[in-house]
Amino acid sequence: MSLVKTDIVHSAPGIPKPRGGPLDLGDLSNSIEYLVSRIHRLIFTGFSTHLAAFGLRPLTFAALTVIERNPGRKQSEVADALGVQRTNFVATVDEMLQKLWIDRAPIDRRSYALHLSEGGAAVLKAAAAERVKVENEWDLSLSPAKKSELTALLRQIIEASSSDPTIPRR
Amino acid sequence: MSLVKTDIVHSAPGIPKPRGGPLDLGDLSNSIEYLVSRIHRLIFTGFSTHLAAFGLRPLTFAALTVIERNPGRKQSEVADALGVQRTNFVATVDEMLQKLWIDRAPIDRRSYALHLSEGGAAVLKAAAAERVKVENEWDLSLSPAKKSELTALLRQIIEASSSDPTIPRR
DNA sequence: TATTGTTATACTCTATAACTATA
DNA sequence: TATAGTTATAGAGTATAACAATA
Repeated sequence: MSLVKTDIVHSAPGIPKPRGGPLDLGDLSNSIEYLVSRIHRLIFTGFSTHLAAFGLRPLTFAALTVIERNPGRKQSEVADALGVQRTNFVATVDEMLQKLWIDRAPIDRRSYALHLSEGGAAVLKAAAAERVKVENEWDLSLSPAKKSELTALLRQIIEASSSDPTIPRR
Repeated sequence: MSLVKTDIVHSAPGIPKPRGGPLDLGDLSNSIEYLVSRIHRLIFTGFSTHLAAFGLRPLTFAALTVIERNPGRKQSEVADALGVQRTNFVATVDEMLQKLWIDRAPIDRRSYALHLSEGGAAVLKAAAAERVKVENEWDLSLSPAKKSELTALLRQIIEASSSDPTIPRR
Protein backbone atom coordinates (compact mmCIF):
# COMPACT_ATOMS: atom_id res chain seq x y z
CA MET A 1 0.00 0.00 0.00
CA SER A 2 1.54 3.27 -1.08
CA LEU A 3 -0.43 5.97 0.63
CA VAL A 4 2.57 8.29 0.65
CA LYS A 5 1.20 10.33 3.48
CA THR A 6 3.04 13.61 3.94
CA ASP A 7 3.63 13.93 7.65
CA ILE A 8 2.48 17.02 9.44
CA VAL A 9 3.96 18.74 12.42
CA HIS A 10 2.33 20.81 15.10
CA SER A 11 4.42 23.64 16.45
CA ALA A 12 4.11 26.96 18.21
CA PRO A 13 3.44 30.13 16.20
CA GLY A 14 6.57 31.92 15.04
CA ILE A 15 8.79 32.35 12.02
CA PRO A 16 8.53 30.62 8.65
CA LYS A 17 10.21 27.25 8.37
CA PRO A 18 11.25 26.19 4.86
CA ARG A 19 12.48 22.60 4.88
CA GLY A 20 12.33 19.32 3.10
CA GLY A 21 10.58 17.18 5.68
CA PRO A 22 7.10 17.12 7.12
CA LEU A 23 4.86 20.15 6.71
CA ASP A 24 4.10 22.49 9.56
CA LEU A 25 0.55 23.62 10.23
CA GLY A 26 1.80 26.73 12.03
CA ASP A 27 -0.85 28.72 13.85
CA LEU A 28 -3.50 26.28 12.70
CA SER A 29 -2.25 23.94 15.43
CA ASN A 30 -3.66 26.35 17.97
CA SER A 31 -6.83 27.18 16.10
CA ILE A 32 -9.96 25.65 17.54
CA GLU A 33 -11.75 26.43 14.29
CA TYR A 34 -9.27 24.53 12.17
CA LEU A 35 -8.80 21.58 14.51
CA VAL A 36 -12.53 21.11 15.02
CA SER A 37 -13.29 21.22 11.32
CA ARG A 38 -10.52 18.78 10.53
CA ILE A 39 -11.58 16.33 13.20
CA HIS A 40 -15.14 16.72 12.08
CA ARG A 41 -14.25 15.42 8.64
CA LEU A 42 -12.06 12.72 10.13
CA ILE A 43 -14.72 11.46 12.48
CA PHE A 44 -17.61 11.70 10.09
CA THR A 45 -16.16 9.67 7.30
CA GLY A 46 -15.55 6.87 9.77
CA PHE A 47 -18.66 7.35 11.85
CA SER A 48 -20.95 7.65 8.86
CA THR A 49 -19.60 4.41 7.46
CA HIS A 50 -20.38 2.55 10.65
CA LEU A 51 -23.88 4.03 10.88
CA ALA A 52 -24.59 3.28 7.24
CA ALA A 53 -24.62 -0.41 8.12
CA PHE A 54 -27.87 0.30 9.97
CA GLY A 55 -29.31 2.60 7.33
CA LEU A 56 -28.56 5.54 9.61
CA ARG A 57 -26.93 8.90 9.04
CA PRO A 58 -25.35 10.94 11.83
CA LEU A 59 -28.42 13.19 11.98
CA THR A 60 -30.95 10.35 12.06
CA PHE A 61 -28.95 8.70 14.81
CA ALA A 62 -28.89 11.91 16.81
CA ALA A 63 -32.58 12.54 16.16
CA LEU A 64 -33.63 9.07 17.30
CA THR A 65 -31.56 9.51 20.44
CA VAL A 66 -33.26 12.80 21.29
CA ILE A 67 -36.75 11.52 20.45
CA GLU A 68 -36.28 8.46 22.64
CA ARG A 69 -35.13 10.64 25.49
CA ASN A 70 -37.83 13.26 25.00
CA PRO A 71 -40.96 11.48 23.79
CA GLY A 72 -43.93 13.49 22.60
CA ARG A 73 -42.02 16.62 21.65
CA LYS A 74 -42.74 18.70 18.62
CA GLN A 75 -40.73 18.33 15.45
CA SER A 76 -39.45 21.86 15.72
CA GLU A 77 -38.38 21.35 19.32
CA VAL A 78 -36.35 18.31 18.39
CA ALA A 79 -34.79 20.14 15.47
CA ASP A 80 -33.93 23.04 17.72
CA ALA A 81 -32.40 20.81 20.37
CA LEU A 82 -30.24 19.24 17.69
CA GLY A 83 -29.24 22.65 16.42
CA VAL A 84 -30.66 22.13 12.94
CA GLN A 85 -33.24 24.28 11.27
CA ARG A 86 -36.85 23.11 11.02
CA THR A 87 -36.62 23.44 7.28
CA ASN A 88 -33.70 21.06 7.02
CA PHE A 89 -35.20 18.61 9.48
CA VAL A 90 -38.26 17.80 7.38
CA ALA A 91 -36.50 15.34 5.10
CA THR A 92 -35.01 13.57 8.10
CA VAL A 93 -38.43 13.22 9.74
CA ASP A 94 -39.86 11.91 6.47
CA GLU A 95 -37.09 9.36 6.30
CA MET A 96 -37.65 8.18 9.86
CA LEU A 97 -41.39 7.94 9.27
CA GLN A 98 -40.90 5.99 6.09
CA LYS A 99 -38.58 3.55 7.82
CA LEU A 100 -41.14 3.22 10.63
CA TRP A 101 -38.63 4.36 13.21
CA ILE A 102 -40.93 7.04 14.62
CA ASP A 103 -44.64 7.87 14.90
CA ARG A 104 -46.32 11.25 14.64
CA ALA A 105 -49.37 12.12 16.74
CA PRO A 106 -51.17 15.41 16.16
CA ILE A 107 -50.96 17.92 19.03
CA ASP A 108 -53.15 20.53 17.44
CA ARG A 109 -53.94 20.91 13.78
CA ARG A 110 -50.55 22.31 12.89
CA SER A 111 -48.03 20.39 15.01
CA TYR A 112 -47.03 16.80 15.71
CA ALA A 113 -45.67 14.95 18.72
CA LEU A 114 -42.82 12.61 17.86
CA HIS A 115 -42.42 9.19 19.45
CA LEU A 116 -39.94 6.42 18.90
CA SER A 117 -41.41 3.19 17.53
CA GLU A 118 -40.24 -0.28 18.52
CA GLY A 119 -38.34 -0.52 15.28
CA GLY A 120 -36.72 2.82 15.96
CA ALA A 121 -35.71 1.72 19.43
CA ALA A 122 -34.20 -1.43 17.96
CA VAL A 123 -31.97 0.27 15.37
CA LEU A 124 -31.01 2.87 17.90
CA LYS A 125 -29.96 0.21 20.37
CA ALA A 126 -27.98 -1.69 17.77
CA ALA A 127 -26.36 1.44 16.41
CA ALA A 128 -25.57 2.77 19.87
CA ALA A 129 -23.71 -0.45 20.63
CA GLU A 130 -21.80 0.03 17.40
CA ARG A 131 -21.17 3.64 18.32
CA VAL A 132 -19.51 2.57 21.56
CA LYS A 133 -17.36 0.21 19.53
CA VAL A 134 -16.32 3.02 17.20
CA GLU A 135 -15.57 5.35 20.06
CA ASN A 136 -13.46 2.65 21.63
CA GLU A 137 -11.22 2.79 18.60
CA TRP A 138 -10.65 6.43 19.42
CA ASP A 139 -10.01 5.49 23.01
CA LEU A 140 -6.82 3.91 21.73
CA SER A 141 -5.53 7.45 21.39
CA LEU A 142 -7.66 9.12 24.06
CA SER A 143 -7.94 7.73 27.58
CA PRO A 144 -11.38 7.72 29.24
CA ALA A 145 -10.23 10.57 31.46
CA LYS A 146 -9.10 12.66 28.51
CA LYS A 147 -12.26 11.82 26.65
CA SER A 148 -14.46 13.20 29.40
CA GLU A 149 -12.16 16.21 29.66
CA LEU A 150 -12.75 16.78 25.97
CA THR A 151 -16.51 16.30 26.02
CA ALA A 152 -16.78 18.64 29.01
CA LEU A 153 -14.91 21.37 27.14
CA LEU A 154 -17.01 20.88 24.03
CA ARG A 155 -20.24 21.00 26.05
CA GLN A 156 -19.08 24.21 27.63
CA ILE A 157 -18.74 25.82 24.22
CA ILE A 158 -22.19 24.68 23.17
CA GLU A 159 -23.77 25.85 26.40
CA ALA A 160 -22.11 29.23 26.13
CA SER A 161 -23.32 29.57 22.57
CA SER A 162 -26.92 28.89 23.61
CA SER A 163 -26.90 31.79 26.02
CA ASP A 164 -24.60 34.28 24.31
CA PRO A 165 -26.65 36.24 21.78
CA THR A 166 -23.50 37.55 20.03
CA ILE A 167 -22.53 34.05 18.93
CA PRO A 168 -24.32 32.73 15.86
CA ARG A 169 -26.40 29.65 16.69
CA ARG A 170 -26.42 27.86 13.43
CA MET B 1 -36.44 39.59 18.81
CA SER B 2 -38.32 36.36 19.30
CA LEU B 3 -35.87 33.60 18.68
CA VAL B 4 -37.79 31.23 20.96
CA LYS B 5 -34.81 29.04 21.55
CA THR B 6 -35.73 25.70 23.10
CA ASP B 7 -33.22 25.14 25.86
CA ILE B 8 -31.20 21.97 25.91
CA VAL B 9 -29.80 20.04 28.80
CA HIS B 10 -26.76 17.83 29.07
CA SER B 11 -27.10 14.87 31.39
CA ALA B 12 -25.61 11.47 32.03
CA PRO B 13 -26.87 8.44 30.07
CA GLY B 14 -29.77 6.63 31.67
CA ILE B 15 -33.52 6.32 31.50
CA PRO B 16 -35.99 8.26 29.32
CA LYS B 17 -37.14 11.57 30.67
CA PRO B 18 -40.52 12.81 29.40
CA ARG B 19 -41.15 16.34 30.57
CA GLY B 20 -42.35 19.72 29.52
CA GLY B 21 -39.18 21.77 29.90
CA PRO B 22 -35.89 21.85 28.06
CA LEU B 23 -34.91 18.92 25.88
CA ASP B 24 -32.27 16.43 26.90
CA LEU B 25 -29.56 15.37 24.48
CA GLY B 26 -29.03 12.12 26.38
CA ASP B 27 -26.00 10.11 25.33
CA LEU B 28 -25.18 12.69 22.69
CA SER B 29 -23.77 14.84 25.50
CA ASN B 30 -20.96 12.31 25.84
CA SER B 31 -20.48 11.69 22.14
CA ILE B 32 -17.35 13.23 20.70
CA GLU B 33 -18.80 12.70 17.23
CA TYR B 34 -21.96 14.64 17.96
CA LEU B 35 -20.34 17.43 19.94
CA VAL B 36 -17.60 17.97 17.38
CA SER B 37 -20.01 18.10 14.47
CA ARG B 38 -22.30 20.49 16.28
CA ILE B 39 -19.50 22.82 17.27
CA HIS B 40 -18.15 22.59 13.77
CA ARG B 41 -21.35 24.07 12.41
CA LEU B 42 -21.50 26.61 15.19
CA ILE B 43 -17.96 27.83 14.67
CA PHE B 44 -18.00 27.80 10.93
CA THR B 45 -21.01 29.96 10.41
CA GLY B 46 -19.39 32.61 12.58
CA PHE B 47 -15.84 32.09 11.41
CA SER B 48 -16.78 32.03 7.73
CA THR B 49 -18.61 35.30 8.11
CA HIS B 50 -15.60 37.00 9.60
CA LEU B 51 -13.28 35.61 6.92
CA ALA B 52 -15.65 36.60 4.14
CA ALA B 53 -14.84 40.23 4.89
CA PHE B 54 -11.38 39.49 3.46
CA GLY B 55 -12.61 37.39 0.55
CA LEU B 56 -11.38 34.31 2.39
CA ARG B 57 -12.95 30.95 3.08
CA PRO B 58 -11.82 28.69 5.92
CA LEU B 59 -9.87 26.52 3.49
CA THR B 60 -8.13 29.41 1.75
CA PHE B 61 -7.20 30.85 5.12
CA ALA B 62 -5.76 27.52 6.20
CA ALA B 63 -3.99 27.03 2.87
CA LEU B 64 -2.34 30.45 2.98
CA THR B 65 -1.18 29.76 6.53
CA VAL B 66 0.44 26.48 5.52
CA ILE B 67 2.01 27.91 2.36
CA GLU B 68 3.52 30.81 4.27
CA ARG B 69 4.95 28.44 6.81
CA ASN B 70 6.18 25.93 4.24
CA PRO B 71 7.23 27.87 1.15
CA GLY B 72 8.11 26.03 -2.03
CA ARG B 73 6.08 22.91 -1.34
CA LYS B 74 4.10 21.03 -3.92
CA GLN B 75 0.37 21.55 -4.30
CA SER B 76 -0.31 17.96 -3.35
CA GLU B 77 1.84 18.22 -0.24
CA VAL B 78 -0.06 21.26 0.97
CA ALA B 79 -3.37 19.56 0.26
CA ASP B 80 -2.24 16.50 2.13
CA ALA B 81 -1.06 18.52 5.12
CA LEU B 82 -4.46 20.19 5.23
CA GLY B 83 -6.17 16.83 5.01
CA VAL B 84 -7.99 17.62 1.78
CA GLN B 85 -7.78 15.65 -1.42
CA ARG B 86 -5.68 16.93 -4.32
CA THR B 87 -8.73 16.83 -6.50
CA ASN B 88 -10.69 19.16 -4.23
CA PHE B 89 -7.74 21.47 -3.72
CA VAL B 90 -7.46 22.48 -7.36
CA ALA B 91 -10.26 25.04 -7.25
CA THR B 92 -8.79 26.57 -4.11
CA VAL B 93 -5.37 26.91 -5.72
CA ASP B 94 -6.97 28.47 -8.79
CA GLU B 95 -8.77 30.93 -6.58
CA MET B 96 -5.60 31.91 -4.72
CA LEU B 97 -3.71 32.30 -7.99
CA GLN B 98 -6.43 34.43 -9.48
CA LYS B 99 -6.46 36.69 -6.45
CA LEU B 100 -2.65 36.92 -6.69
CA TRP B 101 -2.24 35.55 -3.18
CA ILE B 102 0.21 32.84 -4.26
CA ASP B 103 2.72 32.11 -7.03
CA ARG B 104 3.46 28.81 -8.71
CA ALA B 105 6.97 27.92 -9.84
CA PRO B 106 7.53 24.71 -11.82
CA ILE B 107 9.57 22.04 -9.99
CA ASP B 108 9.58 19.58 -12.85
CA ARG B 109 7.24 19.44 -15.78
CA ARG B 110 4.37 18.03 -13.77
CA SER B 111 4.53 19.74 -10.39
CA TYR B 112 4.58 23.24 -8.95
CA ALA B 113 6.13 24.85 -5.90
CA LEU B 114 3.75 27.15 -4.06
CA HIS B 115 4.84 30.45 -2.55
CA LEU B 116 2.94 33.19 -0.79
CA SER B 117 2.88 36.54 -2.61
CA GLU B 118 3.05 39.90 -0.87
CA GLY B 119 -0.66 40.29 -1.38
CA GLY B 120 -1.26 36.86 0.12
CA ALA B 121 0.87 37.71 3.13
CA ALA B 122 -1.11 40.90 3.57
CA VAL B 123 -4.58 39.32 3.61
CA LEU B 124 -3.30 36.53 5.78
CA LYS B 125 -1.92 38.99 8.28
CA ALA B 126 -5.12 41.01 8.33
CA ALA B 127 -7.32 37.93 8.57
CA ALA B 128 -5.15 36.37 11.26
CA ALA B 129 -5.61 39.47 13.36
CA GLU B 130 -9.33 39.17 12.82
CA ARG B 131 -9.13 35.48 13.69
CA VAL B 132 -7.61 36.32 17.06
CA LYS B 133 -10.46 38.72 17.62
CA VAL B 134 -13.02 36.04 16.81
CA GLU B 135 -11.33 33.52 19.07
CA ASN B 136 -11.34 36.08 21.83
CA GLU B 137 -15.11 36.04 21.69
CA TRP B 138 -14.93 32.34 22.44
CA ASP B 139 -12.50 33.04 25.23
CA LEU B 140 -15.42 34.62 27.00
CA SER B 141 -16.59 31.09 27.62
CA LEU B 142 -13.24 29.31 27.49
CA SER B 143 -10.27 30.49 29.51
CA PRO B 144 -6.83 30.50 27.85
CA ALA B 145 -5.89 27.49 29.96
CA LYS B 146 -8.96 25.55 28.90
CA LYS B 147 -8.44 26.59 25.32
CA SER B 148 -4.94 25.11 25.22
CA GLU B 149 -6.27 22.03 27.00
CA LEU B 150 -8.81 21.70 24.23
CA THR B 151 -6.42 22.26 21.34
CA ALA B 152 -3.98 19.76 22.85
CA LEU B 153 -6.68 17.10 23.01
CA LEU B 154 -7.79 17.83 19.45
CA ARG B 155 -4.20 17.68 18.17
CA GLN B 156 -3.78 14.35 19.89
CA ILE B 157 -6.70 12.93 17.94
CA ILE B 158 -5.34 14.24 14.65
CA GLU B 159 -1.87 12.92 15.36
CA ALA B 160 -3.20 9.52 16.30
CA SER B 161 -5.25 9.43 13.12
CA SER B 162 -2.19 10.13 10.97
CA SER B 163 -0.39 7.10 12.31
CA ASP B 164 -3.22 4.65 12.93
CA PRO B 165 -3.98 2.92 9.62
CA THR B 166 -7.36 1.63 10.90
CA ILE B 167 -8.72 5.15 11.22
CA PRO B 168 -9.94 6.74 7.99
CA ARG B 169 -7.90 9.80 7.07
CA ARG B 170 -10.37 11.85 5.18
C1' DT C 1 4.36 1.69 -12.81
C1' DA C 2 3.66 5.66 -9.81
C1' DT C 3 3.08 10.56 -9.40
C1' DT C 4 0.96 15.22 -10.30
C1' DG C 5 -2.44 17.98 -11.60
C1' DT C 6 -6.78 18.13 -13.64
C1' DT C 7 -11.89 17.61 -15.07
C1' DA C 8 -16.44 15.89 -14.48
C1' DT C 9 -19.88 14.41 -11.56
C1' DA C 10 -22.81 13.27 -7.72
C1' DC C 11 -24.06 13.46 -3.11
C1' DT C 12 -24.66 15.47 1.48
C1' DC C 13 -25.30 19.26 4.44
C1' DT C 14 -26.74 23.78 5.20
C1' DA C 15 -28.89 28.48 4.40
C1' DT C 16 -32.54 31.46 2.59
C1' DA C 17 -36.96 32.68 0.96
C1' DA C 18 -41.52 31.91 0.45
C1' DC C 19 -45.83 29.49 1.10
C1' DT C 20 -49.93 27.19 3.67
C1' DA C 21 -52.49 26.38 7.63
C1' DT C 22 -53.35 27.10 11.97
C1' DA C 23 -53.15 29.48 16.77
C1' DT D 1 -49.25 38.55 14.49
C1' DA D 2 -46.69 34.41 15.62
C1' DT D 3 -46.17 29.47 15.13
C1' DA D 4 -45.54 24.78 12.66
C1' DG D 5 -44.61 22.37 8.95
C1' DT D 6 -43.45 22.42 4.28
C1' DT D 7 -41.37 23.24 -0.51
C1' DA D 8 -37.99 24.94 -3.63
C1' DT D 9 -33.56 26.36 -4.44
C1' DA D 10 -28.81 27.57 -4.16
C1' DG D 11 -24.33 27.17 -2.28
C1' DA D 12 -20.62 24.99 0.04
C1' DG D 13 -17.84 20.83 0.97
C1' DT D 14 -16.49 16.39 -0.11
C1' DA D 15 -16.06 11.76 -2.54
C1' DT D 16 -15.20 8.92 -6.69
C1' DA D 17 -13.74 7.94 -11.23
C1' DA D 18 -11.24 8.87 -15.03
C1' DC D 19 -7.77 11.21 -17.73
C1' DA D 20 -3.20 13.37 -19.63
C1' DA D 21 1.39 14.34 -18.95
C1' DT D 22 5.43 13.20 -16.80
C1' DA D 23 8.82 10.71 -13.70
